[in-house]
Amino acid sequence: MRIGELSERTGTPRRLLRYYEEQGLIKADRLANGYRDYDEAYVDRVLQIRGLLDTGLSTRIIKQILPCLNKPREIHFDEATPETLALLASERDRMTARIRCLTRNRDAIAEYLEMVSRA
Amino acid sequence: MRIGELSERTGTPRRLLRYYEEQGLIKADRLANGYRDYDEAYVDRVLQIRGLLDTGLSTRIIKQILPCLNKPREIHFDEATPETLALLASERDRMTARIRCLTRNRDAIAEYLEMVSRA
DNA sequence: TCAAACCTTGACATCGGTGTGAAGGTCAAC
DNA sequence: GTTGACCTTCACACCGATGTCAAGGTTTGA
Ligand SMILES: [Zn+2]
Ligand SMILES: [Zn+2]
Ligand SMILES: [Zn+2]
Ligand SMILES: [Zn+2]
Repeated sequence: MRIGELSERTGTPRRLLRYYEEQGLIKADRLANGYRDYDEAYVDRVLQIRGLLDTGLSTRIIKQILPCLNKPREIHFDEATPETLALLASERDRMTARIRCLTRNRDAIAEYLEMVSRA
Repeated sequence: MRIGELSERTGTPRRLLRYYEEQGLIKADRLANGYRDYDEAYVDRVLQIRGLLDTGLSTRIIKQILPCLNKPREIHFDEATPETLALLASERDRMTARIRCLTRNRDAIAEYLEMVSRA
């Protein structure tokens, strides 16, 4: 699929798809005429990237953790350096903190809304 | 407490404390000489703001939801307009989506790290 | 009295994610 | 052939969060 369809199916401006590629998050094949050519799997992948960006992760971090997210059941030895593993552990902990913060505050909002709806 | 102590106790640059005030997230009393004077409770409040910012919420949204987070057990009638309630519900749902995304991806990272540590 | 450590406001810069548009190539339909 | 819809790269702009610095006032202590 070309960039237009991927853009449409993910709700992502073409500009950003090119930006994510520039940042190394996605990689497109090229057709004979130079057009980008995306595999079907990129729909999910782009949505995943968008979701992670929305939760506060940077493209730099996403780039580092993405390979492990996609195929978590196999070790990527090229990335299994102590530094990368430390980064992954640190990111895992930061995400846990984010989840706690989000959950607590979302529950407070929900509680407030319920109270208002009862009044 | 003055801005320096609040900065130190929350790990937040003074610059940002003034910025949060400018955005209406916090409000400081003033001493006779013009210095900002913060109540003890601002330590938690600033940490809460920082946490929410880290999870991808903007200062504008945080400003809207903060009053309901702090005293969720009472209705703030001045803010209980249909628009504000709709925003709160929408934000609650977005936060739920963020939590799901973060949880799924964090679990994948954790799973990967466990596998590596076993190998 | 002077220095150091605070504080003030204001301006300007940086950085990442994003918007927008120019200038031009490709392709399908008419 | 021409038109319109797609694609390319490139550049410039914008916005929110943050860094940095200047110029100056206040307080505390040598
Ligand atoms: Zn990996
Ligand atoms: Zn929090
Ligand atoms: Zn409220
Ligand atoms: Zn996700």
